[in-house]
Amino acid sequence: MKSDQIREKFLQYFKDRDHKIYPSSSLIPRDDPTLLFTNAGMNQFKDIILGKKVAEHKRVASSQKCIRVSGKHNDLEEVGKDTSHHTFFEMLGNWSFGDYFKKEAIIWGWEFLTEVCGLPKEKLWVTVFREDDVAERLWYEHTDVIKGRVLRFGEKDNFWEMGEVGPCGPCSEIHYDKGEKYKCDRPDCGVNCSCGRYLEIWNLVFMQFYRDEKGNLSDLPAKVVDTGLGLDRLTAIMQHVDSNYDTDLFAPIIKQIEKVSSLSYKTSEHQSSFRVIADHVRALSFAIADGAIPSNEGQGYVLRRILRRAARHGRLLGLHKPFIYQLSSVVVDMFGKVYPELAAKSEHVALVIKSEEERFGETLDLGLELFEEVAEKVLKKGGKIIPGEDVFKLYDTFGFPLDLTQVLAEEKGLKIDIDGFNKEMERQQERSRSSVSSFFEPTIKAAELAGRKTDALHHEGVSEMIVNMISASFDTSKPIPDYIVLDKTPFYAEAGGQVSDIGKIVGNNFEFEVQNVKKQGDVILHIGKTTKGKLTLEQNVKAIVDIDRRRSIMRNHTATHLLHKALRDTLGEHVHQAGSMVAPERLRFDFNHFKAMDEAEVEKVEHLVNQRVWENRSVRSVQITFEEAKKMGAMALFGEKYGDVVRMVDVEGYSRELCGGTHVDATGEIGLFKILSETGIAAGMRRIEAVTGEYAYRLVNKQKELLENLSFLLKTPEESLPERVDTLIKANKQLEKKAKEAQKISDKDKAEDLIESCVDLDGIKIIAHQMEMESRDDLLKLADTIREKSKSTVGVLAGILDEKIVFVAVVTDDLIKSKGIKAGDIIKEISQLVGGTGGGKPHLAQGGGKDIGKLKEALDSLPGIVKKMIK
RNA sequence: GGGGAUAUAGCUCAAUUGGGAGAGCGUCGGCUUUGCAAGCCGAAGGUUACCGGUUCGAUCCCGGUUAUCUCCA
Repeated sequence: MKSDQIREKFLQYFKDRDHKIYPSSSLIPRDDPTLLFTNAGMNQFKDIILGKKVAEHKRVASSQKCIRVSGKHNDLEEVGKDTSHHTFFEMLGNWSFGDYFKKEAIIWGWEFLTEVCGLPKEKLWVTVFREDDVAERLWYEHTDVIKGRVLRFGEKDNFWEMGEVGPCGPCSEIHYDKGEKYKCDRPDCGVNCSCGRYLEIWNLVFMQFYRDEKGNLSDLPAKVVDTGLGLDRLTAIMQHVDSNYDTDLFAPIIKQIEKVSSLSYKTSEHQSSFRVIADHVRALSFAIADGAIPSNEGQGYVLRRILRRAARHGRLLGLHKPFIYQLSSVVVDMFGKVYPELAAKSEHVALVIKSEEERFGETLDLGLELFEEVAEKVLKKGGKIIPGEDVFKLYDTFGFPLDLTQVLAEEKGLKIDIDGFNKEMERQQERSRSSVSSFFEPTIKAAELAGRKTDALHHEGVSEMIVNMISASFDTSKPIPDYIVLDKTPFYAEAGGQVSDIGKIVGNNFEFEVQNVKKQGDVILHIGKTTKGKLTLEQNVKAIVDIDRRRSIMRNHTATHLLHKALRDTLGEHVHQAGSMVAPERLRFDFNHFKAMDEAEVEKVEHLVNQRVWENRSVRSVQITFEEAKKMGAMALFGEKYGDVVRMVDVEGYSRELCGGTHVDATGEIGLFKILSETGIAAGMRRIEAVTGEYAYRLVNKQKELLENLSFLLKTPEESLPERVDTLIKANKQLEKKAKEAQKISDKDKAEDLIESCVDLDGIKIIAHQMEMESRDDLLKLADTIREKSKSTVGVLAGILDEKIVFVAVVTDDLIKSKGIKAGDIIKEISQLVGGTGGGKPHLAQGGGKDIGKLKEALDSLPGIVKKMIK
C-alpha cells in the first residue's frame, strides 16, 4: 500500500467516525517560545488541552508535519546511523476533547491496524500503564488481541505529562514485532527492549488528571484522548521493508541521490550518508516552506546545522557542488499534493537551500586554508599532534567540522588532541550556561501572575486611559529593568515587526516612563524607569501613549502593506514578506526576489504606493476566521492556524493581509511614501527601506535645502547642477595636476636651496630646517625630493601642526649602506629633545613632540647626533 | 542570551614592536590583431565600516556601535 493511501485511509477512517479533519499546522510554532519546531500532532491543540480555549470540534484527526532535533530520542548526529529515526516525519493522530475516551480509542486503534491495514494480530503487542486496570480490561474485552499480550509498564514508558504541572495521564502503546531475526542476545528481550525488534507504532494517551504545583493529581473535568501514529514506521511495515528509507516516503529521494552521485545506495560504503541526505532534505524543504530560514540563531541555526550535515555527507558521496536544492524538488513532487503550502513555495525553498549550500562551500574553503596553516605550523616544529585549542578554534570560530579536521590530519600523518578539544568545548558550554542565570530580561514568576491577563486595547483608538495596576517591580535590588503590569493597556507591545509604543504611566505617587512594552504570556510588561516619586501598587493610574510617535508607526505599517502588494504587482506573485520592521522614523521590508530591482522597478513600486495614498482608500480591520480570510484572498504570513480567529487588515479594494498591528484609518494619512534604498541581504533576498508622512516630508525638505545650497554656492540653477559640477570636477583635476607639478618644481628649488646651504660634516651633508606647512604630507614630499636630488645627505625637516612639532627625517641610500645611518634612529634622538618619540624606516622616518620651545635647540643638535652615529 | 572572528579600490585580498595605503582581476582610454581569445602601454578608482580614546603620528593598540560569519545555550 502506498504511503499516500495509508495517510488517506487513516483520515477517512476517522472522518467516518465523526472526526473533523484538520490540516497540518505549520512547523514553525506561533506563540510558543518553548518550542523550536512543531514536534507532535497535539501542538496545535495545546491551548484546548490546557483549557485555555474551547474546542470547536470534539473529535478531530490530522496528519501533522513534525521536526524533532533535540530531546532524548533524537540527537541530530544520530539520524542516518539507523533506519528509523528522522528529523522530519509525519504523525497521524486522532483526538477527543471531552468526548469519547479509552474504549473507543482502543477499539478504533486496533481496528484500523488489523482490519484497514491488515496487520496480523500475531505480530502485535500492547502496553498499558502499571495501574491502568481499565485499559487492560478494555483491550481484552473489546479487541481480539492475543491473551497475555497486554503488558504493564511504569511511568517511564506509559505515563505521559506535558510538564511538571498540567494535564497528564496513562498511555497505551501498540507495538509491532518485526520477528525473531531481529532478536538480541538479552534473555529478557521483549517489548520496549532497546534492540529494536519491537517497534512502537502507535501511542494512545489518555489525559485524565491534572498535576498541580505540589504534585497532587486531580481528575480533569474534560478528559482528552491524544494519539500519535508514526506514518513512516507504519508505511515500512505495510510495504514489508526493514528500513523506512526503503519506503516510498524516501525511495524517490534516494533514487535521485543515486542519480546525481552516480553511486548505488545498496552497494555503497556510505549508505548512511544517503540516509542522512534523504532525511535532511525533507526537513529542510518543509521547514523553509513554512517560513524558517537558515541563520545563526534559534530555529534558523538548527536548519543551518541540518543543511551542513547533509552537505558534508554529500561530499562523502563525491558531491562538492550544491545539490541539495535539486533534491528539494523531488520532495515537492512527493508531498506537494498532501501539503499544498510546500508546492506553493517550491522555488523559494530551492533558492534558499542553494544559497545556503554556497555559503557552506565558502566556509569550508576558508576552513581548509586555515587548516593548512595550522598543520604546517605543527609539521614545521616536527610535531605529531594538532593542539586541541587549534582544532577548537577551527570549529568554533570558523565552523570547520571536527570530523573533517580529523580526516585531513590523518592524511598528513597527524593526530588531533581530542581531549583538548573537548576541554575547550566544555568551557564554551559553561560560559553559555552561566550567562543564562544572569538573564537580563525581566521574567515574572508564573505564580505571581497566574490567571492574570492584560487586555490589549491598542486597537481601540484611545491613547490615554485610566487603568489598574496588577503588579510591578518593587524590588529594585535585582539587576532587571523596572516594569509595570496593568489590567488593560492602550500600549502596543512589540510584535510582528512593529516596535512597541513608548509613553508614560502616571499614578498618585509616581510617574513612570515607558520605554519598551513586551508581551509575556497573557500579561503585558511596561518596561522603563520611574522618573518621579516611588513606584507603588495603585488603582486608577493613567496610561498615556506617545500618540505622535504612534501615528508615525501607523503610517509606516499601512505603507508596508501597500508596499507588499505593489511589489507583488510589479515583480510577480513569488514575492513574499521575509521580515519587516516598522518603527516611527522608517520602515524596513525584506522579501524574496531573485535579483536586484532596477531603477524603473523601484520607481514604479514607489509610484504605485503613492497612488493608493492619493486615492485615500479606507483601511479597516476585521476579526474573522482563518478560513474566511483565506477565502477572501488575504495574504497570510507564516504560522496562522486552522480555526484561529485572525485579524485581517483590508485596504479597500487593494490589499488584504493578516496583521495584528496598528494602522491608519485611510491611506491619505500616510501623506507621502519615499523609498530610501533597495539592497540585497542574502542570495534571493532583497530589502527595501522607506519613509512616510512627516519623515518623508523632512527628507524632501532636507534634499531641497541641499539643492538650494548647492545652487547658491555654484551660482547655477538647480537643473544645470550636474553639468556645472562636471565642469568643476574637470577643472579641479587640471588645477590639481598643475599644482602638483608646481609643487614639484618648488620642492625641487627648495631642496636645491637646502642642499646648497647645508652644513658639511666630514663629507656628510646635514640639513636641519623648519618650515611652514599645512600637512604632514608637505614635509614628506619635500624630504623625498631631497633624498632624490642629493647624495650623502641627512635631512631633518620640521613643522608645526596643531601646536605640536612634526619631524621628518631622510637619509640617502649611500649613507645607509656605507655608514649605517638610519633615519629611524635619528628621529628617535631628535624627537626625544622635544618630549616625543618617533620611528620609521632607514631611509625615511617621522616623529614629533610637544615642546615647541625646544625646537630650535633640537634642530641645532642634529650635527652632533649624526657625528655620534658615524663613530 | 554568551564566547570567538571579520569589515581596506567595483570584486578577491596584501600592508614586518604603530611610521609615505598596495597587488591581481574588473572598468575606462590608447596601441596591436582580418575576427575572436588575448597581448602591450596608460589612467581613473580610498572618509582603511561608523563613533570615541591613547600617541608627535592609528589600517594597525584600546573602548563603543553597526553589519556579516561562526560556535555554545
